[in-house]
Amino acid sequence: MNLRDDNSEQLQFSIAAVERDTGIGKDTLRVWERRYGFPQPGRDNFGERTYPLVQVEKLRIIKRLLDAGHRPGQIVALPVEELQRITLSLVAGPQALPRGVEGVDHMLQASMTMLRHHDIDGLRSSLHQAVASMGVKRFVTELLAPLNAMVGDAWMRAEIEVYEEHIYTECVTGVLRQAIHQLSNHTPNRYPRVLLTTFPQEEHAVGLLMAESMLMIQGCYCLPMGVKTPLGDIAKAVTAQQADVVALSFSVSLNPNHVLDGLAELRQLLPPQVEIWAGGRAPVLQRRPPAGVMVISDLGHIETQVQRWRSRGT
Amino acid sequence: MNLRDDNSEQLQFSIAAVERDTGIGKDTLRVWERRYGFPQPGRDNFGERTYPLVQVEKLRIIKRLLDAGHRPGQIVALPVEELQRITLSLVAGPQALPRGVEGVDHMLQASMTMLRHHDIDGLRSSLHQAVASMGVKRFVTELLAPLNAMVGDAWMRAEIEVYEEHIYTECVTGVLRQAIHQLSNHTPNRYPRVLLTTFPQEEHAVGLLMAESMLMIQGCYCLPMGVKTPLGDIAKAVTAQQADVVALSFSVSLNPNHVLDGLAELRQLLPPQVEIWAGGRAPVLQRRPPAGVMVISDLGHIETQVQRWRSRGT
DNA sequence: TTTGTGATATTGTCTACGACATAATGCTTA
DNA sequence: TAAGCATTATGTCGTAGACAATATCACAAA
Repeated sequence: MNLRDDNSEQLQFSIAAVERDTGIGKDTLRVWERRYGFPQPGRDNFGERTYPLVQVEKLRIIKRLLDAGHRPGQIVALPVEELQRITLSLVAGPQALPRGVEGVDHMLQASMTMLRHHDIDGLRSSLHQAVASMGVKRFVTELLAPLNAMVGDAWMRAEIEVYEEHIYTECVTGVLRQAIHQLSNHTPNRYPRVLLTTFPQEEHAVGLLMAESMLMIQGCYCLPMGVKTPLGDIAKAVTAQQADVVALSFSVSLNPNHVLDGLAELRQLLPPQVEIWAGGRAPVLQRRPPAGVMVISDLGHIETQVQRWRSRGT
Repeated sequence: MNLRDDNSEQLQFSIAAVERDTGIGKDTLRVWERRYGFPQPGRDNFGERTYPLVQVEKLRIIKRLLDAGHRPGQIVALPVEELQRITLSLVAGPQALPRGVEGVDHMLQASMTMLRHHDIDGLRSSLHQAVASMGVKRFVTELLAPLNAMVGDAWMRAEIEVYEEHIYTECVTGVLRQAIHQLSNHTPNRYPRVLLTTFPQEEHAVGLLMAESMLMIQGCYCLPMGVKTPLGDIAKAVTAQQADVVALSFSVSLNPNHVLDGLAELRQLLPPQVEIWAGGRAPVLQRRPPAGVMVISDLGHIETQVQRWRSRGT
């Protein structure tokens, strides 16, 4: 179905192709057209929408602004130039990061430069070396966390491409996996037993890996389960594996209500003595911390939480 | 956005939740209801469909049978027992795997047993040991590929839970990453330069990792980009990184039209001298191999393809 | 028996627009 | 300033009909 119209010969895309490329649902695309007058696709011989490439690109910009907190009614009808202006002014402000440990600052800049110049091998080996010289803990908290923030901001401002972000993520994943592997610890009966995963809407795994490495340092037993585990299955796994803690990671762009409702629901599914630790950059965690859940705002706090768990009367 | 009804608390699912859990589109769900009388969801106070858990489970079985080649009209209206009968008769047949190297057969069984008994540590260390003793190439082709098939079949027959599959995947991922890391090769100017990723609909990364390890053995230069890369960004990355080959992995459950459309589109986006290698268990690749794409039906063939690429006149 | 051709049936996805629950925002009042 | 209420904004779901792309089957010809 719709073969001829979603290729580059005419640079025309079918509505399904646009949904795939932008992440904006078909229903939404049609309703925007009706309400805001954009996008305004042409029609093929069968009366079906055909989106020119320009409009798809504009939709991508819009999607980014939505993730950054803008609302459709404000921006969908705007011309591209205006959108780009907004995009630039977005994060340009504070640049929150550096209470700079000196060498780290330089390394952050160097990493960004290598990423922009597509020097993946350089980036990878420099990260590996950083793990070796700084130790995993400092590597994660002092280098990787701020670096992720920088890449996230750059992405917001459309300074890096999607594919560059993919490459970066893959590179970091590899380094972290390797670090975790080297931390492996075969002492029997390590506690707490921590199950790591994300909600079904959340695809980002890097936060999970950072948490896992921090937990491994503390000598916890880790049960990584990858991303997107249905709530019921988290509960089943907790029972089967006798986990003490469920650690969840939430990235910025998650729908706040999905997060809160999911956490409330999971809390009900789990036995009360099993703790839920929620981390990540999702703003809602700070704003309305949900009941029965430990919010971990900073990777460094994992250490504190583990100590608290161990010293509590069980 | 229908949150409360998409879990097990009420055992009722919204149409969006069903789409997410089964992979069957909303349109399709509605049209099946109209045509075949199944599913037959109830309605909530707002007139919206609510699918009871039983029907969702039946839909999952149906989805599996569709992936196996059955047609909706034949099976959607059938009672569950009948579907299960068909399911069982499905995979029971050929069991393609064993031209059994002796020890491997035993190891397959042992791995399945450990998985079923939730002995993750045992599974992980036994896999690590297998890599060491068999070498990466034999490990991937002789052990991991059939093991994946067995787990996939068990999944088909609903013999393992979602969370068990997550745990298995995570475990295999870790082992493969470690193997790949050990294969790393800093010789400059390795060829071909292979970009590895999947289409936006495809989330499974294990196939990609298996391919990457096979390519590393051959001394190729690998550019892993994780999963779900938009087509346009694949093309951009190819240009930026001067890749010679794009390697893609497709799992069973992918929509055949998406696969074919996507491959055709990608073919047009890429310069003609850049090859596309498509692998994985998606049936459509065998049935209707698309033009301008190398279909790699077996991991072992990667070796052949690399040799072909190297010996071609460029 | 095998291969090719055409008619027929099947199936997923598109079209249209209205409806409405759930945010987010603005306005009022204590 | 903060809290409560009214209003707008927004995504998703509802209906049903249409049709291209594919699969299937019957039948003719080599």
